[in-house]
Amino acid sequence: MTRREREALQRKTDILQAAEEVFSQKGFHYASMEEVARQAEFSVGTLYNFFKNKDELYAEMLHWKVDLFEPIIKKALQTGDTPLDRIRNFFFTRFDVVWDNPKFFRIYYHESMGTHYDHKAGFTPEVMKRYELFMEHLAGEFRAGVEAGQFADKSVEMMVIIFEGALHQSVLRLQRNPNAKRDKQAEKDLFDLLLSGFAAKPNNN
Amino acid sequence: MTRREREALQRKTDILQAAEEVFSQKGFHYASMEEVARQAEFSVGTLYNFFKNKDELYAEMLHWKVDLFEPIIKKALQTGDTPLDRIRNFFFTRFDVVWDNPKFFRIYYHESMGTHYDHKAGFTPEVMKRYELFMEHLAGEFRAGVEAGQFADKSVEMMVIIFEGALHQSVLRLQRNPNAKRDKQAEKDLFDLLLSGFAAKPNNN
Amino acid sequence: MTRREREALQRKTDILQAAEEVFSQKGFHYASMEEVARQAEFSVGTLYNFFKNKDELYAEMLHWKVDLFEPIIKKALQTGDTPLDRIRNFFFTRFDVVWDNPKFFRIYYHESMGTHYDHKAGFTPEVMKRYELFMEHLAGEFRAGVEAGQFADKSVEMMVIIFEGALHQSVLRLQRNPNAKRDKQAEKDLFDLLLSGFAAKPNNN
Amino acid sequence: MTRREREALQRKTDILQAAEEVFSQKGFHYASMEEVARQAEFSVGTLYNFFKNKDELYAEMLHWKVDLFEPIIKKALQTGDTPLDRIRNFFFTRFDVVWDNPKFFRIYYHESMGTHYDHKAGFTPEVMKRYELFMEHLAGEFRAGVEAGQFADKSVEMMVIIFEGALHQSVLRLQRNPNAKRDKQAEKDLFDLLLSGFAAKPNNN
DNA sequence: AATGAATGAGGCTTCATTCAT
DNA sequence: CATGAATGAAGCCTCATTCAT
Repeated sequence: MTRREREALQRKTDILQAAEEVFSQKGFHYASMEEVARQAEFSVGTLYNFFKNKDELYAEMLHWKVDLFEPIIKKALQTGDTPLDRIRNFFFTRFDVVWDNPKFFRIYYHESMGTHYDHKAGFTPEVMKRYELFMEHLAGEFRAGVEAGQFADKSVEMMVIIFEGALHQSVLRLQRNPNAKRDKQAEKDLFDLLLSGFAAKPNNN
Repeated sequence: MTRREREALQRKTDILQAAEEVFSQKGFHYASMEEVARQAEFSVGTLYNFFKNKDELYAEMLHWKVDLFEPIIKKALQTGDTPLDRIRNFFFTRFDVVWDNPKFFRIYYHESMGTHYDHKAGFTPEVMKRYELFMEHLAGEFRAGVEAGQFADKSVEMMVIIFEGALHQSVLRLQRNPNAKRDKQAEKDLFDLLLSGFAAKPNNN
Repeated sequence: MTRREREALQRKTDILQAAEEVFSQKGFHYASMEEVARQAEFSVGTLYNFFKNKDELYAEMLHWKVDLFEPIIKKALQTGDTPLDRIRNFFFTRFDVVWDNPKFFRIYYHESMGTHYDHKAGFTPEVMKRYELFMEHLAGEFRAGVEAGQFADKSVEMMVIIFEGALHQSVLRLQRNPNAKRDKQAEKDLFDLLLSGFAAKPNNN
Repeated sequence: MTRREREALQRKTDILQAAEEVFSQKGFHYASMEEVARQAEFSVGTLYNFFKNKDELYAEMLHWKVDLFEPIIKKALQTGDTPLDRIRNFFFTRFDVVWDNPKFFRIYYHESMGTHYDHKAGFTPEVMKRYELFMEHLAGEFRAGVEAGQFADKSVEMMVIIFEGALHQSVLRLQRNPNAKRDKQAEKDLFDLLLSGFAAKPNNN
């Protein structure tokens, strides 16, 4: 990569960062290109040298971030000796990633959890597909865990739903409280509860 | 209530219904007042006789629907002999309500799950407060269940998170698939899995 | 037509008139919608209640004017006892129409004589087709004149070209001189010259 | 001229050629400097080293082409033994020039026939003056022809109008049909008809 | 109360032009 | 001279809101 190309990439990244900042604060519709430009310390026109329009800037910003996280959480799902270990790893790494990128995950949840009204901006089908694939990998681990006797012989799809739901729900909880501090013990408790279930254990005589 | 008042209320409800229809299809920002007016078979001006502005129309529509559901799910959480029964009731009733109002819940999840960018439209703090209260009631039932020996002696806050998360996540799954049909067995399996947990049961030989 | 419809039509016509004024002075590209709105004593938004966009406003304005002229010159081409009479009538009526609508014909010649770069604004193919049809009617009259022995037995297509060319050229000449006054004698001379040709008549001593 | 100067001139000519290409395809307003630069295989900045701005580039391109044609058609108007011969020569040479430069004449007619809305770009008054002068030369030839008994003793200004009008009109006709092929016989017929006029000749018994 | 035309602020986008390298 | 990224003024268009009827 030439120096010129490197610099251009740097500028593009600067704009993406500014976009993340502004979009995460105001949301897509209440953020203006002028605001993103100001945040990036560029003029509006410059944004259009890098991105075709607002929708595309938004979409590229989302992809850029997703691409940063994907390898991290992918690796986490592959690290550990047993399926349970890998899933545990994955679970806590998901929290790591969220806490490392609080701004982005304000947007992420708005986009991925809510239904998609807008077919121009927002996650592309391609990104959604990648998420689905991820969920299948996760399901695969659960399945392996079932076979290994670590997990109960129940629907792995349901496990994925509960697992993801619990994760998202707790992140949403934290996001609603701007003063929330990370509580790793709570994360562990959550994971344990997922494993053990709500029900009181039988005969603990 | 006079005839005049009754008619006015009817017209207002007609507009709210139209708003639900249009907002759920297009989302707040891509829906126009003109579109809502057309759907309601009124003119734009009339909308402004009933609602101060678009934000307020949106907010009132959300409240109107929430007010419809609240007694239903509130009652469900009070119906049953044991905490577990009441929670089970509550769980399935939540699904009932979602399946009875698919349009609204497209919006609901967009609003409640995503973070709130917009302080004008969307759920008001008051509605959020009511939701929180509800969760506390739910937590209360879990607590009662713990004391009654039905639930494990673990954090009831975590149980609420897992419970709500699983519910939301499964609804989101269904919403992403427009051809999805309701599967009550799956709902039951989900509930059972919440109770029993993912982990394989220790050798109960 | 209801009163409301009549008034709407009036307003639309007012806007078209303003558009004619502004476009004829500045040309399509140097005229702004804001300027047309000001001329029409409306706000910009109102223009868009009547016309989808700038291109369409321009096109509709052209059509509106063309539709006003067409019956006049069509009738002229049908008035007179012989083909020569009718063509003479047509010729002078064309001048009448131009002198009655100097503003519009600044645009008209820009659009119709120049080549069309812009496929959105400008004369639509439909209007061009109508012009072509008109030229065929004119050719028909020439043909009739040939058969009647009034015109030389030469290519009527060429006659049409010379006829139209002479007309356009003299109008352009006049348009270039903003102080030009109409000179009906010159128009007659021009017509006579078209009939008699440039060449000296053979010695009819 | 030094090598440096020669090279500079060459580059300037390259840009003018590119400008002709692009402007003739898209028209002044729909062509961008970036497009001209790409066509010229230079960067935009370089264009501004040679031309002050877009308007001037356009004007210089027009002048450059006009300067190329002028000597050719000037010479044609001076070649021939009689006024009629010279005018005939001129007439056909005008067609030669048009057929040799179809691209340019798309612009030429748009600029010269239409009225000038734009006082920055387009033909400068100076070029228009030169055109007028040319028409006066032509008129002079007609006058000489009248005196020589070759032309009828009628207004030479009218003859010029008809002559130029016929020429322009037939070129426009051809430009509207992109598949048109040159038809020299038609050109001759046109010229003959100009001379003889439309009217049937009186009894040549 | 209902209407719907008029309003105009606000946002997106383009592109001629500049200037540091 | 050549480059091409940066600039920002300018223009089109939308749509929530108002108000005279």
